[in-house]
Amino acid sequence: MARRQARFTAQELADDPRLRDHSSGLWREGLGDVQRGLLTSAVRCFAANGFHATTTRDIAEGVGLSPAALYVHFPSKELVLFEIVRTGHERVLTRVQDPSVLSARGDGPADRLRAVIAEYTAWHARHHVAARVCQFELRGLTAGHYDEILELRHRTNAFFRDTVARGVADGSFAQVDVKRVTRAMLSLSIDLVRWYRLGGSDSPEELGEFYAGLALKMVAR
Amino acid sequence: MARRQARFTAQELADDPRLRDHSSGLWREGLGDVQRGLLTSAVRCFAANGFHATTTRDIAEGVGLSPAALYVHFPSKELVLFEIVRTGHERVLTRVQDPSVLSARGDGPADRLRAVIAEYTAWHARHHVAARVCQFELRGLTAGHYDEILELRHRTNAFFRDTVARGVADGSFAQVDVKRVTRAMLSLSIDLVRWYRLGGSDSPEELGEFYAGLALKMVAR
DNA sequence: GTCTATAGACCGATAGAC
DNA sequence: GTCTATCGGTCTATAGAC
Repeated sequence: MARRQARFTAQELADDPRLRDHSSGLWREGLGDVQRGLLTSAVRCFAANGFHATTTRDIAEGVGLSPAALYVHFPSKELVLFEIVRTGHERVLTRVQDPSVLSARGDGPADRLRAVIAEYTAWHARHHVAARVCQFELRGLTAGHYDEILELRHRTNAFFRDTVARGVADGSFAQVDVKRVTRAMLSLSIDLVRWYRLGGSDSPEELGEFYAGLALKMVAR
Repeated sequence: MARRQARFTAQELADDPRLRDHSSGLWREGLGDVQRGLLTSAVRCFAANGFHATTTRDIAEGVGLSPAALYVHFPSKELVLFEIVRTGHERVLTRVQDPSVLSARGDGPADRLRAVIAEYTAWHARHHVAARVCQFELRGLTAGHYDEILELRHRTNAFFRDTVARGVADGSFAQVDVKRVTRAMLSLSIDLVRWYRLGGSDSPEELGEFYAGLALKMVAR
């Protein structure tokens, strides 16, 4: 008995309502249909079973191909993971920095904080399966790819810290510990990928509003 | 090239300050010294590389034994993981339900909420390496063992929900959504195992107090 | 209780036909 | 671009000596 026990086949994963999210529309421009299909299949497999417990056969079966076909579209299993993780990190960072998101509710620090936390939270909920891979499968990356992702994460964290710091500086917020409070806000949005399911009592947007409200309570004067 | 790239040897892991925590004193009574040593080594390996990327050789090397020696002390690699995860879940649940913890600051709902959140948070910080395994390696368990752990988690969640609900019922807290708010509080304590390190700017107790304060802000009238 | 050696099974990636 | 077949390597777990 030399291997894994609690695995799920690609077919089971495709039918599992707990693995339903909006990630199939996430991938970069310029990728072919087969590549996108493989990424979507890989996301489900990695999220359900983990990177190391997922085989190239599992991923390929999810789109009805043989294991060898994967290597026509991606040079390695690790690069499938990297493509998923990089795309996810880039997409969410672009989204929260989008001017239309940033200023949707006004230009005061509280408006901005509310907007970016609601957006960041809703994004993780909408894409909770892909986001789970982005948050919890980074150990499958090579050292070089891991460093690239870390850079994106640092930029994201700095953006949120700055948003909090501005409200503290101009007196809109209380004199909180910016680093600690920002980390707590991001923890809420990140941890939801562990338990969130689409089709439950909270829509991504409702949860975003709720967590934005909690974030404002954390900095209330 | 049929295997992993970014792994760390047991010796590297033993010297890594990011993997220093208080888990070596965590194990059940009745276990021998070698068993405890193997569990401590396994915790470091699982936390750093993940369950599936960790080999029985890695675990055994951490205590200077050959790979075969592990099977004298544990019947399988999965049961090493189960012992770690079950012990962690039992220990933290026992701790937050301890009467001396519960009533340390008084018997009002706010006192109790502050006490249990501070304790739950500090426990996860003190044992952040083992806690990472408890939170993020559940997929390595067999279906039966996974269900046992889920039962412990449900009891823990119910305990915290009840603590919040009492304060809402007697008017100590605002009329919040108990389920959502409780989940947010636990998310803070759980997500810290992703980034927390001992020896940094926050001690486990300081972080516990800080998160207890945030929890009270979430339910403030 | 520890070791060396290895059985038995599986996986990532490649070769080569079509 | 997809397939079948398979290589080379690695893993969990066991056998058997000490």
